[in-house]
Amino acid sequence: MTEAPLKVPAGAKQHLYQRIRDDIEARIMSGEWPPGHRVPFEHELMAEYGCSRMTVNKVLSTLAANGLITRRRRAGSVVAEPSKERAVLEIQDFAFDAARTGSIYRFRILHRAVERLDSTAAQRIGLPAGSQVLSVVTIHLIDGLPGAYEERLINLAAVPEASEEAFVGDPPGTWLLRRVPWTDAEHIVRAVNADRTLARHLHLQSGDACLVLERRTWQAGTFITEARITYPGSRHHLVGRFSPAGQGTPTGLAVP
Amino acid sequence: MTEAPLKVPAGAKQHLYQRIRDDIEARIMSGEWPPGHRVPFEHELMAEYGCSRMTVNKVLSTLAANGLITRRRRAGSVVAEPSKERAVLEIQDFAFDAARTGSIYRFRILHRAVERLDSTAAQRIGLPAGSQVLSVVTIHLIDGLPGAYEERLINLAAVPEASEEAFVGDPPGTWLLRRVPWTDAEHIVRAVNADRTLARHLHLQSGDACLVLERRTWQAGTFITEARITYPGSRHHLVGRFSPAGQGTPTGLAVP
DNA sequence: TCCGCGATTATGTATAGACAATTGGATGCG
DNA sequence: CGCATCCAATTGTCTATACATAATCGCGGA
Repeated sequence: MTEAPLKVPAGAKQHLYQRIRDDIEARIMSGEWPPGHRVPFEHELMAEYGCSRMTVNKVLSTLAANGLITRRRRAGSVVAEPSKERAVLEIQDFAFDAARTGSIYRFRILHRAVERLDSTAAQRIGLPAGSQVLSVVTIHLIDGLPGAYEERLINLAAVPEASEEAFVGDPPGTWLLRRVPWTDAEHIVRAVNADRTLARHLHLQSGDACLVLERRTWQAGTFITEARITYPGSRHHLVGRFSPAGQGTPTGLAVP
Repeated sequence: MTEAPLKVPAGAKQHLYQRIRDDIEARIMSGEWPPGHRVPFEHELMAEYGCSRMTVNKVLSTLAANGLITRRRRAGSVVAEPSKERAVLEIQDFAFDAARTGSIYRFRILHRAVERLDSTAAQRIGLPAGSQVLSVVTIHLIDGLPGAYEERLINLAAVPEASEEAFVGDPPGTWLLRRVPWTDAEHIVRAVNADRTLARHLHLQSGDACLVLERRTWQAGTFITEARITYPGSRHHLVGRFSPAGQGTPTGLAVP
């Protein structure tokens, strides 16, 4: 009972914390411990690995923070939902990304108008039809070349000061992010063929594949903004990196 | 200097850990500490909050794990880049997703062979050229219609039993996931125009936009598998949902 | 001047112990 | 038997300490 851990992968000279975590994760991911299965108590793991409670506590707390297990006082810990693959996509700021790669970033506002929501858009974002929104179309230029075409709607009820903003220094996305932190976001990624308008603005052939990222953000339940950003598929892609059980920083990078 | 923290939000009867974390997060999010700004050293925070090093260490480690700060030995911690939007895409199992929507899922293996890595693939995945891999091409059918075209490489050094697997019950992805839990993954999402082969298999016109998801997974540093899954852009998209503040489990959903 | 190397400093990991908070189960009372 | 109460098990947070590890800084020698 007070035995060494079962699975010690070949080159197991990692840190104790990592080893315990790998063991438990492996058992959960492999299905050996199905959802609902009770994870050993902290004092049991202490005995099994011959370590202090702080160490196993850190492991289990991290697993809980990552959604792999659920913990309850007195009742112990149980395995939560099974292994869905989760990829973290980090969507960078255009200007930041350009600075990082030594490129020059500029943008041009193609259209800017206060409009009223039509019914399809209203349904999509969950506001009443006819609500006032600011509609902004922006083209993002990296070293003078079009890098993305952005169509954005901003809820003027939530961000009234946007109606008087000309977006000369920062593009709408950056401006908004600084003004209104969001608490929830929904993303959709699609592939489309460029139509004539897109092709013209992105310097593509009509029909070329483009990556479309749609993002809708809310703050505490109120809709803030919807952005549809179209990237030339040939020149850009999204990159994500993920370690399932988390402590490993889900680092990532996205060419915006 | 050994003073109480500056910002104590109104009802500050939380735990010390949470209070320190909220303080630092607030200063980062508000821009008071811009990217690159040096976060106080652990011993400085100890003095400021009058607590032990373990407590501030846990705060800073968590912030680092969440990507808010970057830590380096001897140099200290600095505020990481702001305004990265991180979207969590959850990539579901085909069969699971089909069951959820009441569709019938089937798959067909188009190609299956033990091969040796050519140099470009070897470089991409970080194995020596010439390593033995199993190459499998699968077509996924939803209600009889092609839903995705999958090209997969499996590292036979890591999963030798794959060489004798015919994949009759489960498609390669599901089979692998059950056998070998992964600990790291890298994802790339792109848009491409369908070539003739893709068009034929996915019932598309040549040139139609397709969404390509490339995933490479590792377990404890050893490469497991690479999958390139191509979806008809018109019929499928990826959906993600995310709450930024970290602790809250990022939930999401993806139509595979 | 430049390079290598050690000293210093900050973080990374781990220990042992302590007390608080929550809650499932046992106990005892009406 | 039903219900309130107490107890004990388990997790949550924190302290104080120790040693390992990495990296910068500055010193000394070539």
